[in-house]
Amino acid sequence: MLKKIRRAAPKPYHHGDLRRALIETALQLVSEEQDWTFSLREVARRAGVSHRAPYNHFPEKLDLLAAVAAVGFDRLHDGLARATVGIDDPEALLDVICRTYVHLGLENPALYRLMFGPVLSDTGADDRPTVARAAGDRARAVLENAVLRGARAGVFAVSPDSPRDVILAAFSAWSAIHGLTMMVIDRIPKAELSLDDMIDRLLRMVAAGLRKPGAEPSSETVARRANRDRNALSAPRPGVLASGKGRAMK
Amino acid sequence: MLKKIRRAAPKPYHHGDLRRALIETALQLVSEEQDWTFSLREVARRAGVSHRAPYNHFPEKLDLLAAVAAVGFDRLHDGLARATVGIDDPEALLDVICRTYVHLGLENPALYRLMFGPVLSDTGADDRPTVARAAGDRARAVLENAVLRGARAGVFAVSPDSPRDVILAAFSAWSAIHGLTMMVIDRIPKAELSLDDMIDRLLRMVAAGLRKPGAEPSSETVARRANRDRNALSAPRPGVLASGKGRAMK
DNA sequence: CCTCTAATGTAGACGATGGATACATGGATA
DNA sequence: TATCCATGTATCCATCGTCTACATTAGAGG
Repeated sequence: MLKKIRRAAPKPYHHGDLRRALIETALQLVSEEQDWTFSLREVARRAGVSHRAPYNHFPEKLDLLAAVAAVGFDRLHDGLARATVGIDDPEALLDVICRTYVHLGLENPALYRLMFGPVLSDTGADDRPTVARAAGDRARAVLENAVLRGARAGVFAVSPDSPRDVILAAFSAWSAIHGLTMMVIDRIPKAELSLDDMIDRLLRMVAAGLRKPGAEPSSETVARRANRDRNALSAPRPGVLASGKGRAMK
Repeated sequence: MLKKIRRAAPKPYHHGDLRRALIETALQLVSEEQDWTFSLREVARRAGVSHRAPYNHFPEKLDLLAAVAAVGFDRLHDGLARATVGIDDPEALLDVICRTYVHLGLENPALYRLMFGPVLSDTGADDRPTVARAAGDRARAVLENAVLRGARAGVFAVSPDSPRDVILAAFSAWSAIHGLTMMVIDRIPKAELSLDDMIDRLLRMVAAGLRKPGAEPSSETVARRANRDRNALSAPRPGVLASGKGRAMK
C-alpha cells in the first residue's frame, strides 16, 4: 500500500480554520464589490472548499454576514479608540470622535451599510444577531463615554448622574453623524457640497445641541483646530474599516 | 366567424396598464414583506402576467425598485406638505417637518430604506436613477424652504442670501433626522429609549444648531407645544408611506 | 496505541431565480 | 384593410441557497 506521503500538505481534507477564513473572505468580497449580493458559493470557492462547507459553520448566509458586520464594528471601535487617546477636552474629544467616525464609515461604505443594514435587523422578528449587537455596543460606548466626560466637566447640558440623559444625548449625536454618513454613502447630497463643509456644519449643530446654554461657543474653534492638527498628524494612517483594495466611495 | 364577444374581458392579451400595475404590486410587496428580496417573478405572478413581461417595462429588477422608491419620495413630499400648511413660525415649521418626517419614515421602514438604500445608489458607477433623484429633490425642497424662511425672518443663524448656507443648514438637519429614522428602523437604540424622547432630544439639537446665538431658547417650548396640539388634531390621518397592511415596525 | 464518535468536508439533487432568445398577439396608424 | 411594432408568452440556461447522503479525520476514552 502506498504510504500517505504528506508532501507540503497540498489539500488537507480539513481546512483547519475555515470559520475565520470564511469571515475574512466575505469581508474581502464586501470590500471589493462594495456589495454583499455575492453568493455564498463564491465565498466557499475563494476559500477553496466545497459549496456546502460553510453551512458547517454558519446556519445560513445571513449569519456569515452578521459575523462580518461584527468585525466591522470591532474595527470601528478600535479606530475610534485609537484616534482619541490622550484627548481630554470633552468638546475636542467629541469633535474627533465624530470626524473619525464619518471618515471610517466612508472608508468602506458597503461594510458600514452592512453593519446597520436590513440584513441584520430583519432576522426574523427578534433582535439583531447577538454578535453584531455586542460589537456595536462597544463602539457606542466610546461616544457615550465622551458625553459622560463632558457632563462631568460641566461643559455639556447633560446631567452626569442621569444615565438616561447621557444615553439620549449620545444617541442624538450618534444619529446625526450616522445620518450624515449614510447620506454621503448613498450619494444624496448634491455633488457641489464638500464633505468637510457638511461635517463642519453638522458638528456645529451637534456641539450646539450639547453645550450648556451659557458656555462660550468660541472655544469650539480652538478645539476644532486642535483636532484638525491632530488629524493631520495621523492622517496617513491606513484604513481601519477598509479591507483589501477597499476603495472608499471611489 | 365568431365575433369577438367581450365577456367581462377574462384575459386581454395586453394588460393595458402593466407598468403602473407592476409598480403598485411591488410597492405592496415591499410594504407587506418589509423587504425587497421578493423575486421579480413573484411580482409578475401577482400582476397576472408571464414572468418575462416586466422586462418590457423595466430593464431589470432594480429599475422597478427605483420606480417604487420614487413613489415613496412623492408620498413623503405630499405628507410633509400636507402637515405644514398654514404654519408660519419657522421654528414651529421646522419642528413639524422633522417630526412628521420621522413618523412617515417609520410608517413603512422597508420603503424608507429602499428610497435611500444601496439598491439605488449602487446602480453602476453613475448617479442614482433619475426618477428617484427628482422625486427626492422635491421632498428635500420642503425642508430647505423652511430653513430659508427662518433665515429670512432672522430667526436662524443662516444667511438667506447664501444658497450654500441654506443648503448646508438644511442638509445638516436632514442628516440628523434621517440618521434618527434609520437608527430606529434598524433597531439600534436600546429598547428602553422611547421614540418621543429620542425625537425631542434630537430636535433640541437641531434647533440649537440653527438658532441664532442670541435668540431665546424658550420660545421653542411654545412652538413645540403648538405643534404637538396640531399633530394631535391630525394624528389619526392614515399612513402616507404605508401601503397595504404596512404595519409600522410592528 | 487503538477505537470510535462527532466535527468537519465532499458530492449531488432540488426548486427557484434573473435574464436571454424566439415567437405570438393585436391596437394604432397608413 | 393591411401592416408594424409595442407588449405578452413559452422556453432555455447558468447559478443560487439549502437539503440529504456519504467521506474523512481529529481527538477523547479505554
